[in-house]
Amino acid sequence: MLDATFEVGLSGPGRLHDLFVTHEAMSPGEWKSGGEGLAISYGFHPSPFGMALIMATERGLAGLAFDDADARKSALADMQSRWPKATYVEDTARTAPLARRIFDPKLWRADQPLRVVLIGTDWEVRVWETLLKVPMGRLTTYSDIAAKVCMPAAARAVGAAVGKNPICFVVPCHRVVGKSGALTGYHWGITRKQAMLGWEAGRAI
DNA sequence: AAACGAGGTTCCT
DNA sequence: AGGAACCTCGTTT
Repeated sequence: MLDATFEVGLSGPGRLHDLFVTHEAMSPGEWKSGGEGLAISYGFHPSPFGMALIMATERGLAGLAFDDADARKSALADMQSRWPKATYVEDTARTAPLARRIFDPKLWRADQPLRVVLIGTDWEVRVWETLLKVPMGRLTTYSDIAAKVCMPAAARAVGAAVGKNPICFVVPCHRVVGKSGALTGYHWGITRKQAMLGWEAGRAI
């Protein structure tokens, strides 16, 4: 166990409404190489940003990827390449409630946080944890995150780690931009990043 | 506006 | 070990 589970999310007067998450980390020591022994249920669900692929383990939400409605296999292939030895079972009944909660702000509740499990290297997990603290509707930069994890020169390494975030949207990698303010890159397409930021801006209190 | 090198980490060979 | 790739950055053409 890398660290204690703790609550992330902001609420109250003057703060933005946000998706509440409890997370735990699964570092490489805990899953055998390639994700062997990891049982993953998945399902495809419509979302405001296109068809979403949701992946869940016993310990919580482990992955969220996007795909265009007619090409489901690329998102699944992307996810399967991350943990090639895990077993994958389509179980839409199990992932549907997750999809509903994640994309409907009316269902975001501090007293019922979403369980999330971060599966990655220690460095990646550190970066993703920092990402979880970026509030809804706010932006940060790659170098900010580097500074927060005490490696001010590691902006590029942060970019690499952010890019490997398996749970996009829930771990808000779309809120990270270049220092100049440019929407640098996005694994699932800059257009989608822009759509997410616009969607959030429209929901800011 | 585009090209360049340094930068930290990971994943190949 | 060595090299390339990556959702970067600051400086230089």
